[in-house]
Amino acid sequence: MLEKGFILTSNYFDRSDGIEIVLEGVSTSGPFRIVLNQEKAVFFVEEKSQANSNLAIEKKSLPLKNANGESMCGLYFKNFQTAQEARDKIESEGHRTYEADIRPHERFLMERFIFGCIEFEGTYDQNLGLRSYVNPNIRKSFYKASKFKVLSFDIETGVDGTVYSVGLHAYNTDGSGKEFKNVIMRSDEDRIAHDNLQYVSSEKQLLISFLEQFNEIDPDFIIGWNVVGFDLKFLDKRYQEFSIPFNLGRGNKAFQFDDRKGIGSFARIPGRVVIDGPPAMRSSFYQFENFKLETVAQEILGVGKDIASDGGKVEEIERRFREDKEALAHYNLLDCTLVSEIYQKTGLIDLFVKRSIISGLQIDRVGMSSAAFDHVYLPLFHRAGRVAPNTRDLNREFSSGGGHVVTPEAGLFKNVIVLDFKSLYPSIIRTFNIDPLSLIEAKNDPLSNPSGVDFSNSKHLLPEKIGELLELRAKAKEAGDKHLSQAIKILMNSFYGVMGSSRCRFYHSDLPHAITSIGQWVIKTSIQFFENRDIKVIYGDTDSVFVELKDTESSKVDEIAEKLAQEVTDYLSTLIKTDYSARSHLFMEYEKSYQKFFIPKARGTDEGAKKRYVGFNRDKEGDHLDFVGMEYVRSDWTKLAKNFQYELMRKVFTGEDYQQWIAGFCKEVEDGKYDDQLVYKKRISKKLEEYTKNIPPHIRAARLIDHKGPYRLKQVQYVMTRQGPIPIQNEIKDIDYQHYIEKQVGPLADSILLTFGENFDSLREGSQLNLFDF
DNA sequence: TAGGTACGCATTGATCT
DNA sequence: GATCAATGCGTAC
Repeated sequence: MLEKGFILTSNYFDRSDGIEIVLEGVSTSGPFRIVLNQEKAVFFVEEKSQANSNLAIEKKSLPLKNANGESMCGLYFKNFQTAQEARDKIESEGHRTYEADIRPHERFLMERFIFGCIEFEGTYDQNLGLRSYVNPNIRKSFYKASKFKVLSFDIETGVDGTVYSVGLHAYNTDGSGKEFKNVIMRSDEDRIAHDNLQYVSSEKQLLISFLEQFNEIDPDFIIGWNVVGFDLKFLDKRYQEFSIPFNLGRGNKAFQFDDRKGIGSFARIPGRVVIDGPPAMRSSFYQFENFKLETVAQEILGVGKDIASDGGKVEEIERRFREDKEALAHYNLLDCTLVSEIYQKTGLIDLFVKRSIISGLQIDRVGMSSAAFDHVYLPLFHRAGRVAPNTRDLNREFSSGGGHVVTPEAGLFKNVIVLDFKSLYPSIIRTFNIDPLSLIEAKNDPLSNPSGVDFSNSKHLLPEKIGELLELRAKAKEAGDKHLSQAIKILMNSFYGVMGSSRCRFYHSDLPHAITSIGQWVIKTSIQFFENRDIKVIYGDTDSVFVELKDTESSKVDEIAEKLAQEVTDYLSTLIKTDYSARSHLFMEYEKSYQKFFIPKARGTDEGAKKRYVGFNRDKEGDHLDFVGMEYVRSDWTKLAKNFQYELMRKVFTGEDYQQWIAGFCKEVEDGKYDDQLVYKKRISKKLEEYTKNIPPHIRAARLIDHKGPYRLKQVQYVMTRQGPIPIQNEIKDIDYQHYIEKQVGPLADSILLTFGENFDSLREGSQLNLFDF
């Protein structure tokens, strides 16, 4: 029977009789395991090199060439280890190898254009409850996987290093079936189970019960909050302590815990995928003040936990375990369901699945852009008759330029419209055929462009791929599949960065250079277009143009903006056609408009600051302020400063008096009215002892923290006192109010006031004189 | 468990005066 | 004390 399925995990193993590729996932008929043992390891060498092929089981001349046009042969090996040894030997003899760093299972999948989804047919054995196929017929497919079993779990532990309880919440992503909620709680006394709460007599019994229930649920996805670095790691130790095999993998396979110091921990569970909340949300571009469960739950769901994570959490858990086990169970289960609800509300799992289907990478690797580029591009490159180098053989000579940023004038503007190019870099790639193949094929039929580097007019792969992705994205949008649409956008936008990265086997400086310099040409040409028509461009950054309309045009802003965007699009299209004989895929769009718009001066200059502005609109719902690049959106400024900047800008836009207000605000700061808003927060990017060149305030504070634990401190929060920066973990006294006035409030006031010919100091002095009048 | 460059700003600490 | 380059962080795109 033909089955369609989605691959959750894949791997390869070197066995004595050859390579074994294992694919595990879920199909229309449930979980499956596929073993393929007919594959060989392969890499390529130049035919002329006469490279030593002793270790190979086969050497074959192939209709393939490297970038220089030299003919290649393939060397085939029984397993990957042997291939690696052969590669080292050949390279030590002074010959190059090609694509020797691609692992067998990845090559297997990419060469068959398999992107997460397969269809297969064959007979299976029930192997420890798992349907296992050996060498079935397998093909790519477009199976839309949407039903997965998810387990959210969380453990509560005691100060004695044992597990008190474990909570489980299981559900299906399509909402089908009944959800499962349970807490397994240790108790010395005889207690009667009820309502999602079950008692066991010992920690050992707890561990056994958890494993039983885990296998009963048989989840595809395991989710939780810091579930890898804490829960799984902790459990791994406890199972070892009791000599119970911690076999979380499908078909009773062992779970592997990979703890790399300074990088983090990773969990490999055959046939299942662990998606840990904080890193998963970060990689999906969510931003929060911090990634504590209660903070994220509050932001996403509007609800909190029942024990705050700061202040006495450990003691409260101890107390509940001693005195009120039901309350502890409630807390334990709430953590599980909160995590589930965050995943359900955000659709995080669906996004990861879609990213896997689009990039071809396994779910826990979807963030690896250079691997995604390989998966998408390499098979096409082969079919165009080329082989690619090993990643490590590349050296990056120099870095290329980036986007163009206009130096703006500082000040207040009215009726500002924002126009930007839709996916600028992908459109440039598509318009001028920029990709690795067309670079090496350029001399035969060159297509020129404003960058000065030519690309082939007829031989290229990425432009078509982008065309395909755009078409798919349009369909996804039409179908309301926003995760698929987002997944496509992420992949398309990664192409430029990857080609400019030394980690990419296709890197060549001409590629990023061509893309960014054409980008500069596009934006500068657009600005010129406006200026030639006496339309005032006040700012622009990489792919955007900010235009100030005349007062007389304020009633039909949208209409004018749409028209201008279309005019630029048409103008560029004609220009590209006449000057370069190419078809433009560049589209300028009307993004948004602001009734009022402010650009501050760059500190210590009279020029406007780049990458910093505030837009203002008033509608029937109220006033809206958009802060870009300003301290208001920076996580390393205090709440005090942010609130001050917001309120001052609001007053500037609405025409309210702010002079008296500023003086009053400073007085209130000194009076201690804002003592709860004085905390600085900054990341720590190195080990504390590695700060030697100079010691910034946040590091001074961090060094005062009594930090224990296996991981280094990643963030510090501190308050400035008269004794210097003090971490919030320590006692805060002697707050340095002068510091906050001079270093937080003052500079922000000035960055706005100086634009209007006023300044903070004289304003304060003036008001203080006024105070003496009373 | 490696996509890119451009930019602003606070602070430090060496150097000049 | 004033000046300035280097360092470090966070952000825009």
